[in-house]
Amino acid sequence: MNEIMATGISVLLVDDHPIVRQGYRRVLESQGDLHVVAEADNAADAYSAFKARDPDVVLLDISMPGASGLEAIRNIRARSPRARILVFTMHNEAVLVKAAFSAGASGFVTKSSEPSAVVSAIRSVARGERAMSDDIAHILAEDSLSAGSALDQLGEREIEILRQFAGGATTEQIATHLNLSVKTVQNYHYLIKTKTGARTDAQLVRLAANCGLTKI
Amino acid sequence: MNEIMATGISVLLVDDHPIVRQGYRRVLESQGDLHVVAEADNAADAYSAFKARDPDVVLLDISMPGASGLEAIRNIRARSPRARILVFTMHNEAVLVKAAFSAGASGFVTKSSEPSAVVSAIRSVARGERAMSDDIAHILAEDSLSAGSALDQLGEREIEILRQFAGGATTEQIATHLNLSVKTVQNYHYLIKTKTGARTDAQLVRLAANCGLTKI
DNA sequence: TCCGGCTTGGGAAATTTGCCCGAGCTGCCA
DNA sequence: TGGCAGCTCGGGCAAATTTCCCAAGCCGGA
Repeated sequence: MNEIMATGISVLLVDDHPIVRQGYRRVLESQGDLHVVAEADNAADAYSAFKARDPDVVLLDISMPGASGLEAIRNIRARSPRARILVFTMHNEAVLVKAAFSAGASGFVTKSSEPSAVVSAIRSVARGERAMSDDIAHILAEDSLSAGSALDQLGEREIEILRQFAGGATTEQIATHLNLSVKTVQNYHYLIKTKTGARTDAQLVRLAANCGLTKI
Repeated sequence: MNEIMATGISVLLVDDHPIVRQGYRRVLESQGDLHVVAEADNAADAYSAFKARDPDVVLLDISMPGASGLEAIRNIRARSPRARILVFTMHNEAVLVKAAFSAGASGFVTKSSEPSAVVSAIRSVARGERAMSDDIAHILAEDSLSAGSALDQLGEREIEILRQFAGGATTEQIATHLNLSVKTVQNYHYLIKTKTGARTDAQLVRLAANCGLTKI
């Protein structure tokens, strides 16, 4: 790879929406120095593609169905600690950003960013630098000042379950997606309610929406 | 517009993520007959752009921040009943699909669809046909076997109870506010779910929010 | 090494849901 | 004038879920 594209940056594109991938591909390749060498629409394929192609940068949407995108980050980093992973998603909750960085991401940009910002973030992480879009920096800055949001008390699994629940998924659907027993999902549901102080499922949905975890 | 592009289809692109818009633009324009004549990232701009450019098709992501995308559909259709609106989002709940169609959408495709399916859906709605992706058709078909209709099937009391519930009130609180027994409120709750086709409380909250019944 | 927190689930009582029912009202239409 | 239809209100009861409490494995930090 390095011999072939000594002057370019090879990119692995991971997103579960085909047209979104196709859009990225065209945007990135129009830059000249960016080359999309593989695509994946789930965490498992992303890992396989990473092993096969060893790209300079992984552009990863962590809000994929099934296994957590954070899991994918950890898997890739476990195999290759030098991997540069740029998380690219529409979620902009501080807890998610921090979780991504602590899982080993090199950068975090939101889909609200200008394409030019995404492209320059790719170049930054390819150079080994840390990168984040302006809105993310702003959110992290605010977060570090104020006492955290209600979501800060939640663990990674709890956040994922809350996201799927607030998105309208049933308990069984969540259990299937995450390979958990229904009972465990119910327990998480209860735990999330007590931790956040929500007395009602509706309050939980509103909380998730207010924290940017789900769009309505 | 029609004189200039007699053989093509003019498209207004509405999505709140710049890079997603840019990706769509490139995918669509590579088709030859599709021309993106304007973009917007919110409902208000979408309406202005529609008035200014009178596109053949509006490709609209209804999950935008701020004003509901359904509102945007209604606004555009109110001004120009001949407008062709193709909803393009990652949500695939039956209630949302039905709400979009009853708001005046001509088609509904999910972001999980292949780009070619989206492109052919655009051509279909431009010809005045109705279009939906396979997964949406599947969901609607399943839904139509058992379910009732949308929100306007609800009586006054049901609407009021849904509003309070989606606002975060507990069953007891609603019962107290409305001077009803808890059992009656529970029965309404159940009735509302069956009438709207919502399988989950969370879906009910999203439905209420999407219909402007509650603000989040 | 031990402690604390996360993750995963079992158990059991309390509560809610799902779906059936009837009854009182209103309005409408023949 | 009768009758039908639809909304409102609630009881009943089995099935499901929620609410807690508990335990065990795992992992990272002190």
